[in-house]
Amino acid sequence: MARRAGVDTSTASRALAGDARHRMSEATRARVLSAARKLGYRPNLLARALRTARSNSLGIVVPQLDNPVYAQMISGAEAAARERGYALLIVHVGEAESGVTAIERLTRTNHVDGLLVSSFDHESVLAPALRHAKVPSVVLNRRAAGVANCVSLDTRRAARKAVAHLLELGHRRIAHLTGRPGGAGTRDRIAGYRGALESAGVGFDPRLVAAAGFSAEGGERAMRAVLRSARPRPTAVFVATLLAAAGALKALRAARIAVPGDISIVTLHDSIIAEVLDPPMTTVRLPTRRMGYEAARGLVDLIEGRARRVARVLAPLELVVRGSAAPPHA
Amino acid sequence: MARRAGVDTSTASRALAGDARHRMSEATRARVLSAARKLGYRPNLLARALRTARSNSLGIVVPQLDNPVYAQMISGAEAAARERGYALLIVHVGEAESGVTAIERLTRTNHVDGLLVSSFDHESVLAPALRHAKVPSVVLNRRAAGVANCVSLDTRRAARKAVAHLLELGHRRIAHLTGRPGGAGTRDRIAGYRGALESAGVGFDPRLVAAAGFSAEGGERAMRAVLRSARPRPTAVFVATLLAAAGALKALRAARIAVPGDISIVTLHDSIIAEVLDPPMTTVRLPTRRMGYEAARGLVDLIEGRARRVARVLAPLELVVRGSAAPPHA
DNA sequence: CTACTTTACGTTAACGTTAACGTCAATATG
DNA sequence: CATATTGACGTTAACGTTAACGTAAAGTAG
Repeated sequence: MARRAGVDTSTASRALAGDARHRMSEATRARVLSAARKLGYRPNLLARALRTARSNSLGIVVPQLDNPVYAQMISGAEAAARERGYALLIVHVGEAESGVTAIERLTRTNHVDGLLVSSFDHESVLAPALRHAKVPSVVLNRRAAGVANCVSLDTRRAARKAVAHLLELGHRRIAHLTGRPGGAGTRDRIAGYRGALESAGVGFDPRLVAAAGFSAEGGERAMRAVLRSARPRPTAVFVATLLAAAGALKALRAARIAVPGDISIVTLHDSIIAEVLDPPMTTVRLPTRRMGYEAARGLVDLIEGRARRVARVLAPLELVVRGSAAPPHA
Repeated sequence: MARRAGVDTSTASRALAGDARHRMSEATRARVLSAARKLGYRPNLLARALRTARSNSLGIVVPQLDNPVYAQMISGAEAAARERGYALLIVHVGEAESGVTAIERLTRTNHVDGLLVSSFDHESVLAPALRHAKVPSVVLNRRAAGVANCVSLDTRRAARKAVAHLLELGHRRIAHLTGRPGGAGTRDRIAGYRGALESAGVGFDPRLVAAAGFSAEGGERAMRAVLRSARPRPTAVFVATLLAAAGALKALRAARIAVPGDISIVTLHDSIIAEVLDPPMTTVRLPTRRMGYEAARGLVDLIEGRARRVARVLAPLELVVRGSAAPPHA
């Protein structure tokens, strides 16, 4: 016990707490602090956690690590957690583990003080698991029934912005390659797409919408399907994600359709990949990193009782104009 | 204390340890185990950690999260850690924090049992920090003086393989855009490049080598520099990383040089990005995820005394032939 | 059948921290 | 001046776990 060296016993705890609830003389406090500094004292977080039943750690559950979207989320969450003095335990649930067992493990065994969840598991199984955990949780970008706390991106407005850009360029026949059928994001994207079309007086044609998933292969397949079945051929496509857009690009190139000459593309979720594509991709940049940051910040607020609820939809969406969208042929 | 319900006191600890060093009757062991199962007993890792001075957690220090290389490494390390019953604490050191303070924090405050380190910090500062930490550590892909335990990729052989592919296609004048000048990876890449050239009887021309860093911009700049100064113009380029190769591609496109028609490109580090480029990039795939996996596994072996040293160079390098390299013009 | 060994498990203490309580002296109140 | 009040800090116990020690019962040897 490093403290004894300089001064007395566990009065040190009070001094180091710094809290105003403990009244004590400035003199002893100063003595303790200087001794602590001199001895290089570091509190043992394990012991503190055991005593206070608070581990000062957060758990984050993500379905993938090597997808830039999740990497950015984690990066933001890690920054916020560190700023507030929390460690971040990352669990990556793939085939090996379900989000539910990950939540169990984090709370029961690792004693995290709060959970950030962005698993693909279905809401109906996730929501009860989160309620059953006795720690607060914030869900990332999955607004859903039974989920109290959530930080999301305004996918609907992002979709609207992307499609509005195509409309402003003069496109009228705009296809949409969306994500997983039935997903919450898919609903939002379609709503934004449809809203933008309708407020420009363009009718909604369900044959121009295809599910692409989030992979390049999915985008390629969906693009081929649209080319095959949509008559007349669209002059522009709004694609759900960058990877899928890259796939769509491939399909168009294979069909000898020039981008943006014959068909324009706009997509969501900016990343370095957008810049290295040919042509560089016009995208709507979403504040993914900030979503992670705000979610972790909100979670800490919940844990420390500064907030009762976290429900934010992050707005600043920026259209990044590169080379994949241009006015349609005259 | 859940155990009392079914049986006696801390004999349970012995039963649950399962260790053969504790001799006890099968009957009581079975009774304890079944009671534990019935009550859903989960050991409190914090209390155990405090008592045993072992936290069953590893720390990993990485310079970036949104680079696919690090994401893959972390993904592998997480898998190995989980298999062995360890949690993984990820610290991402950017501008805000140096790797040294991260190491300090992980060991002194979070009491991790071992460290995985892949920071950009200079070896001369990192090695003493690791020695000073009293827990074992494994360095990822930074073989360096003073570093005892390391798992790396065989960058030299990978470079050799990439260049050999170009030589086999018939190229003789091959440029090399490498990483940070002075880096260990840079040395290995140049050695492999030079080795391949020399065993094909092609002379090494330092004017064909340029430092590109690891970014797309760096690759673009380096490619332009080579095009400007190398006479006669090379017919192929070997680039250190995928992002830099994408940049080089951009520079070539801007100069109206066809790939692979006029200049071929081969690079290292496969990822989804390679597939979505135009043309899709021929790369040498490195076992990055496995590097993370093996490093974490080796670290646990060090911690648990099953190994005294971890020093592996991972070999399985696979040439992934896509469309960016072809025979030179006749 | 006594004396020593082994087996099986209960008891105790400790890991480092902090909440709760206790004590003593200084100050305030009548 | 006696008593009540407060401020400052020491003492104690507890968080849940396990290593070390203790002890009773069963087994073994002479």
